[in-house]
Amino acid sequence: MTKDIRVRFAPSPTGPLHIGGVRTALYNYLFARHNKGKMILRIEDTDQARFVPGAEEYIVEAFKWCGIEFDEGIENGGPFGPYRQSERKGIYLDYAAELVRKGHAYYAFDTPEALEKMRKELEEEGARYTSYNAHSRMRMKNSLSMPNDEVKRRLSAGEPYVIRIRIPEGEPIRFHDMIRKDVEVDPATLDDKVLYKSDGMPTYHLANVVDDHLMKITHVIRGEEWLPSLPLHVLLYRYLGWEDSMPEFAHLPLLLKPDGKGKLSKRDGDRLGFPVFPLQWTDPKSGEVSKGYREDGYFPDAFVNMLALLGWNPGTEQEIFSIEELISQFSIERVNRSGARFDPEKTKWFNHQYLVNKSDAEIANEFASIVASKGYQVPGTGFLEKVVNLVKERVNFVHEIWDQASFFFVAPETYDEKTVKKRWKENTGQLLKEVLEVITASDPFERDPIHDKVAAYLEEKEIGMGQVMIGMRICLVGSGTGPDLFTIMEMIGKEETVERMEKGIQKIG
RNA sequence: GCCCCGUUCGUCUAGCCAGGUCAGGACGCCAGGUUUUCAUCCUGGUAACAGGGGUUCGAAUCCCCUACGGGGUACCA
Repeated sequence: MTKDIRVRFAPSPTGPLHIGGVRTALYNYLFARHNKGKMILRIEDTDQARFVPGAEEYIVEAFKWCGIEFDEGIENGGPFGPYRQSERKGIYLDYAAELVRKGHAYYAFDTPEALEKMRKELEEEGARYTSYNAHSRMRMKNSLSMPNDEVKRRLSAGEPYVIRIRIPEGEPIRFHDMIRKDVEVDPATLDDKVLYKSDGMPTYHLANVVDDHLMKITHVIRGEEWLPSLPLHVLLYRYLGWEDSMPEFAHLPLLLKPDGKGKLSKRDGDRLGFPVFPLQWTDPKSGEVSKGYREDGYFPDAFVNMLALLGWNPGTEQEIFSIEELISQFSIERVNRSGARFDPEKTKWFNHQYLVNKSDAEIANEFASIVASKGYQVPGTGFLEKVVNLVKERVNFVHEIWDQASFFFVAPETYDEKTVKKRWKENTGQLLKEVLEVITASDPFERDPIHDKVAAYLEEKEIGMGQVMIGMRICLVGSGTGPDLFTIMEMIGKEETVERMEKGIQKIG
């Protein structure tokens, strides 16, 4: 019997969650569900300066929209709470102190100015590494470089201090990543990172390791930006005596800009006109609004499907997956190693696929509120479903149905000039009058009989369908494009058909 | 600068670990067909193993170097 799988997503509430973060959470979720494990939501709010009001609520709401559910966390609690690091503040100092006692960490009293000065000096000396490390620590003010009683005096006087890890010299640190396989790092390239800050809060590194251990996390699935600090984390597990139960790690490739260089950022969305966030976000300070996938009309399942395929695939040619299929087919081993350039176009294609595959009833239900928002009376569901069925294959979003089908609700006020100019001939008006008579004579006033009558009439007069259809279309819908015209006639009814035709013939001439 | 990770069509990627297929699929784009129009749909096309060395009968696949890309290098996460 293997131990129960437990994974976590641990965002920092410093702003809205970007789609890269959503994907990381999604992979955690898929992995947890696939292995019948638990998924935990932990908030890493150890940096009070970067705290943004509303960010945590945003994160929770975003996951609700996506359908990513948590078994434990800030929302639903659990046996390993609290799940907000600021509320766990009291537990970290003991672990840092334990490391000091064991000789793996030390107190440091350096001011920011002193640190700056050290870096400058090291740079001028042409040192290979300019960080706080084995070569520079002895020239700084810390419990390694100062006499014991001096350290005690400063501590008892309440002087501000931090606790730094003491990076060892010697043997390479070896570790394994589920995606990147075996990695080896020379400790000389590491620095004595701060573990415990002078404000009484742990840094990410300490809090992360302590909480993952305490919460019995078995697999850490996170972004690639954390790979360089993994050796530090491995050291922490080792020094805290937890190496045997250390989680397995998987570092995910990053999402890259659709064009140019670098990782995907909020600016790219603004610049290229696509959302970078799941939900719309209003910055509480600047009031600046960023687009969201939800507000832009994406279906959550299409959005999740798209994200899942950005860096992972099951090795088959399947591209459309329900969440259940994703869960059953997902595996960390099939996650890519290289960064994925984000493609907003394919994202639209995914939405189109979902739109087409959803039932007319479901789409009609959503479309009803759009009709209402335009200020028109919402017709019966039967009519709405017919409308949806006629145009849904031509659009990517539900709101685009309006652009394709507004003529079902309101007669055209204007007629597309280009089409009129190109297709409305000298005799079109007269011809349409004749055809209209044929149309009105149709009983019942339904698609097939109307069509057959018109076809027969035109054949007799030896006139091509094309000559008449465009003119009628302009009168009925205002443009030269759209779904089957005879169906439109049946749907808007005889009276409306006649009215629009006569008005069009008169106005265009 | 230094450290770590990576590199297959324009983009997402399959193939790589266990060397031998015309390097496959999807998005986009282009062309043709269907259609009363447009879209859908169908058919076809476009286009890639970063470069150089090895190893081997044979390399996208294994090894090395270079180039390029990404990340990290905070009392941020």
